Amino acid sequence: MPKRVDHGERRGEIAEALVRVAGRRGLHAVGMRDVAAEAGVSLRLVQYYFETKEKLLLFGLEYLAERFGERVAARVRAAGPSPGPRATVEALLMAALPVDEESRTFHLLYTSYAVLSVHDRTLAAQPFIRNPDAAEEVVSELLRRAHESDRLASGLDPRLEAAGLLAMSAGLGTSILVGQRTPESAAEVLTHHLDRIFGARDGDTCAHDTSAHDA
Amino acid sequence: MPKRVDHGERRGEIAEALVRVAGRRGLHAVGMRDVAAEAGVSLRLVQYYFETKEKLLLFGLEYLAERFGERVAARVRAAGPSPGPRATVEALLMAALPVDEESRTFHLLYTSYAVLSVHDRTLAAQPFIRNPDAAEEVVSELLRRAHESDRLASGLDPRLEAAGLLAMSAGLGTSILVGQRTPESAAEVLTHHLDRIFGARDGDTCAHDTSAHDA
DNA sequence: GATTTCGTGGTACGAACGTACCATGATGAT
DNA sequence: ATCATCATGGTACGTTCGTACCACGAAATC
Repeated sequence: MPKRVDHGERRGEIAEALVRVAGRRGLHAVGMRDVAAEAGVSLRLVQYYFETKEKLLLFGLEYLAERFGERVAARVRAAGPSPGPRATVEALLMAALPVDEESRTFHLLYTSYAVLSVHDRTLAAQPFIRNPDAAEEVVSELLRRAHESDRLASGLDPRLEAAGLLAMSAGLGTSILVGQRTPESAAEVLTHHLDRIFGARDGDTCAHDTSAHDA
Repeated sequence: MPKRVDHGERRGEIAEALVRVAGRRGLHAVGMRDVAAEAGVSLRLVQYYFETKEKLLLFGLEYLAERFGERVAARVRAAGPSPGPRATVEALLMAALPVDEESRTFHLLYTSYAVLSVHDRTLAAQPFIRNPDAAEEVVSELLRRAHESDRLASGLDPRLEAAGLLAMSAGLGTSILVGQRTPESAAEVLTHHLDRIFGARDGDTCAHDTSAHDA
């Protein structure tokens, strides 16, 4: 046999090219030729490693979700050794906010895929719809743990609060994306809401400044 | 002069056709010919009333926002005569959730436009980006009024709470849209959050049942 | 050394899309 | 009655896109 190329690696490079060009020009404006040019390969090669555009897009979504999952996990780990529930949740949600180019791209493409999935059965069946469910499970569990150690505000349903928290975070992310809100004001809204969910009394590794508190 | 047709009315009909077909097949899959067929006119007529596709899409967005604004306003009015702040806010947010076909379409298309606006300067300059700002102003003002009449939970910043509330509502809407959450569970999350913002003690014209309260 | 198979390139084809062009009733002003 | 003008239809053009087809070099197996 000839050259023996690692298909997985090559597919990853092409998928990354897809994500880059889609983040730059929008997913709707991305064609096979654009991806090929961005990856520095010929159109034929993109066809070779992904038979069809649909499969390329599907793999791109996988790739995107995986990369972003790693990012969030890294940010949570960076929150310090054995952080409290509050710090963990805060790191999780803050890492998901579109503040830099990478997270902006993720938010944009994820939303694009979500919109497409409404009328595309193949996309709708993709696990990216289970990803938020997993996140909700994690946050819910963290809140439950905080509740048991009595670090939660009184009478809160961890499951409902987790759902609300994630929805708010996603909504704030979209607001940032379209330029309606600055990352700072979004973070402020989120922090205040966390203050109310948790007692807002414990330090808990978290450090948000009380200065500069206006609109 | 000949026939004299009301351009505004005709443009409205075509825009409605655009919204219908876009809601059915997705905004990305809509072409001039589809809109023409849906409106029951020739392709040439769509060109005649909207010179270009871009202008058609722009007008479609206007049309969409206007229609939905009216819908929300109607729902708020239907909340009863001189409703309290809680009932008003609740009616507002609940009316925005994608529970029926009309609101589903609105959410879907609004999100589609938002995604497009990230890389389209003309769309980004459109007033639909100011619409959420207006909503935030309204909710913020309602919360402020509730705060002054002491019907708000202690120590809440109306502006921040309004922002968080709308972001959560939007996020929940997206969750419903992609099928991750049922309208009922989303409403439950929203209601609980409202319970915590308001004292959860006043009847305030609102009636949410305390039965059937599980997942 | 011959051959089979993998990786790669170039290119062509058919479809769809937005837009432009040309034509033609119908109607109100002159 | 004539004519300019509005509304409308049909259609053709150029482009772009996804996909299919054909060709060739290189390397590992026999």
